[in-house]
Amino acid sequence: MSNRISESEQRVMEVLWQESPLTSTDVVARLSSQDWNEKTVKTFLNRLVKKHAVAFTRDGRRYLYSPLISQDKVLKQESRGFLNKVFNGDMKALLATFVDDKKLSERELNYLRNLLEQKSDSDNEGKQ
Amino acid sequence: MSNRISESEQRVMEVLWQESPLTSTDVVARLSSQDWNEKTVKTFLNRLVKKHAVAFTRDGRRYLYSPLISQDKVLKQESRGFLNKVFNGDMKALLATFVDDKKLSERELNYLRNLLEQKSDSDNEGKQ
DNA sequence: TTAATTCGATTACAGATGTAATCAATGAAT
DNA sequence: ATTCATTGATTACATCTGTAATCGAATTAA
Repeated sequence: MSNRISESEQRVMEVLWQESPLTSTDVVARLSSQDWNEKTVKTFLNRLVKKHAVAFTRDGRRYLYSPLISQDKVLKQESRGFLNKVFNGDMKALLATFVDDKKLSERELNYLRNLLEQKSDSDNEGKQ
Repeated sequence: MSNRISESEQRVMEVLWQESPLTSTDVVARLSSQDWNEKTVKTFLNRLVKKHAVAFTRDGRRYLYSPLISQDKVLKQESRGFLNKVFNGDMKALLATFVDDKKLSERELNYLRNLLEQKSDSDNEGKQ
């Protein structure tokens, strides 16, 4: 079993990132829009525990689940995977494709510019 | 068999997007850096044909392979899918994650800055 | 002209993933 | 107490993917 979080597993993680700890029943309820059988969700929870992505504590005969890894970490992992798979690791190509997208609004462009400025600042601070 | 192009299959497509038609031997040669057995590459070519992503014509007893789908189409499809799947369609969150990633070099940041400038320019030109 | 080589086609097989069903223990209801 | 329901654990199984090996036909080399 790889420790990579699959797409479905990530849907489950998102629930726990929003609120935790939760029982499996809670998680199932919060995923009702996904139209998954309760057994299916429990399988995902189990696999996430085996992958050390989720921890649990006993509460009587039920478990209370909590995330063990941060959403940020998973997003970065997924992003890196995507970059390698689709753009063969070519970050410039990826950025070009996304930034060129007509749906990027002026507000989003400004947001990005600010991000870049902050990024430069923090880079320079860390420099000697 | 789904018609989705897997990561390895995309590596093969990239070769054909660069130059086609090619024999399987050519493709294998151009993928030597991938350290794949020749049989493995041929399996990928076969699967791509079954997925209607690659066409072939007979040339004596061998085949000449050509791409049937464009790189642009695949990149856009994959990008849109990824944006929705991982970032729930939130482009800002996606770009923030990539920009925040330590692996973004200063060169890539500059590239992105230039992209943003050009984007602003072309936006203004298109405005009336 | 027989043997070796080379293609594509078919088959193999393990791990990941989606999607549950079944089992076993335990707690709740009667 | 015995039965029923619930919960986590285990098992199931098909598809996708990575990674080839083998088979059969055709071709080239000896």
